[in-house]
Amino acid sequence: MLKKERQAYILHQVNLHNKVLSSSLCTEINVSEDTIRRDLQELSEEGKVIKVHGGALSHSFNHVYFPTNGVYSQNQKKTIAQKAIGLISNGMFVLTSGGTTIIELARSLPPQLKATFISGSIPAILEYMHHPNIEVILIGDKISKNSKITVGSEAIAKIKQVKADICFLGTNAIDVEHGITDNDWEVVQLKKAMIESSKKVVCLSIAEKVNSVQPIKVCGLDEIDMLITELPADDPVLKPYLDAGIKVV
Amino acid sequence: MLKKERQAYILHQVNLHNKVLSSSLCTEINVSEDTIRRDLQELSEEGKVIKVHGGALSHSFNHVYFPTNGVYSQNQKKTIAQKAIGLISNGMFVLTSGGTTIIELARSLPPQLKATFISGSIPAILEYMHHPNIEVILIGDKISKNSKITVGSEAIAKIKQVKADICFLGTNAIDVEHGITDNDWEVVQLKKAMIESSKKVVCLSIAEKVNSVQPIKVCGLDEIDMLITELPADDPVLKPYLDAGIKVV
DNA sequence: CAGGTTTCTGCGTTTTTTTGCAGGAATTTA
DNA sequence: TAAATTCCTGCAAAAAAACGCAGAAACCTG
Repeated sequence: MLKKERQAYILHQVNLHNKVLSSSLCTEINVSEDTIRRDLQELSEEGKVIKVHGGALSHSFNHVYFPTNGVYSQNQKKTIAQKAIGLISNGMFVLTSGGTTIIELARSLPPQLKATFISGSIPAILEYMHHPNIEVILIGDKISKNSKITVGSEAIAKIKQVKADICFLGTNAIDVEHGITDNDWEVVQLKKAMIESSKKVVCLSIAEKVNSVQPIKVCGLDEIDMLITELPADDPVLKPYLDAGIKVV
Repeated sequence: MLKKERQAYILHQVNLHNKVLSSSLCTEINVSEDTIRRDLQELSEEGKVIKVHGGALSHSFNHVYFPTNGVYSQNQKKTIAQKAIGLISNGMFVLTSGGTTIIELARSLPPQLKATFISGSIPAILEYMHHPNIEVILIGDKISKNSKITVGSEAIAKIKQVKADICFLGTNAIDVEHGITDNDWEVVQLKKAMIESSKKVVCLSIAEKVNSVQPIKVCGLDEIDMLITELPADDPVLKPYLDAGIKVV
């Protein structure tokens, strides 16, 4: 069998099944694994396939479209993400809501981090999936097209089954008097469940949303443990929250 | 034998078999390998054949095996998707697996269609989410980064709770003797559950995958109701499946 | 047709390509 | 953490290609 022919066959298989194992290829075409590996190497250099440990993947399959930037106040959110990452350590179970701040957190996770992330937010899940070392648990149920998150009693029941080490809430509004508030009834139900199921609750909020109120209450300040904004911890705006016994970072 | 004559013969062989080996040519025509090589060289310079180490290939070879468009066999998949859509009517509960054929189906759904789609495949869910009128139910559990689908006992249990009107399976391999087979154990478990939970099971498969086998068995032919390929229903390749009592579209 | 020129072909040698193998490193998995 | 895969590197053997050359064939051309 000609070399080109062999490579064509491999490419064909990859495109058909989205993945190939070098071990199965080498028995199929009856050549040594080294040869297969070299072929895969070449095809990958030509950009025809994606080489991975043990075989190769089709390129089109792995290419999921990214809504990259254009996010509102992205820099502030990056700052918040960095602070939040400091709270995560290896082996933790992390529960997260949705929202652009959470997405930023997901993108900034250090590649060596080994932890389990649980979420019902599709955009967040997409980001977690690209991470090499984290386990991703998806909360299933009906999808709310508005918020791109799974909502409903099944989702809530599932969340109640877990006991996470830490929970990150992308916050829509936080206020000393009214606590955390939001504007989507179903999302609020989810967040309530997430708070209940976590040992530690961390609010991520850009300063702009601090001291604002939304129609539906998620929880009082007493139920959250930590508040992260892009401001320094001693900023006067945050003083009331410190006084309320919340750790401000 | 004249040079022109020889080259005509070579060209004939290349076009007939899509490839030739210089070694076999030189015994056939009884000339030295150098002569063959020189002929191949000339033919290649004239653009009549593609010279490779050990022989030559026809142009159609390259055309057939190295497609340039983004998604592999996208046109075939579009045809399949169109046929499949004919089976869906308003109000139905539809269970789908993952795979590029399913994605194509998701993209082609008519905007007026009102139905409920249930899946654990992230790429499929992303497509369903963009549809204005369909309800999306997400099967939750651990995410397999390989196949971008939720897998595990929770996912299977959840699938068993539903009774869908129809189930579309993106098929990796189908064969008269071995039925439907696949190469990922966890995905196979899911597909089994999906088959059990549906009144009607429809296999979507490009003709290329028909009569091929993968290591792990999903189900026998008796468990599926319909097979959709891009071929016309009376194509001889599909005859055995018709004979097995499957409705072929 | 004779002589010269060009083209073609095969052979030996050198160079390049391809392939498999052994070992040690790196990565994955239980 | 240990065992098992998989990967990489260098190496050697085999196959194929390239090169130069010389004899043979074909082909002008006067």
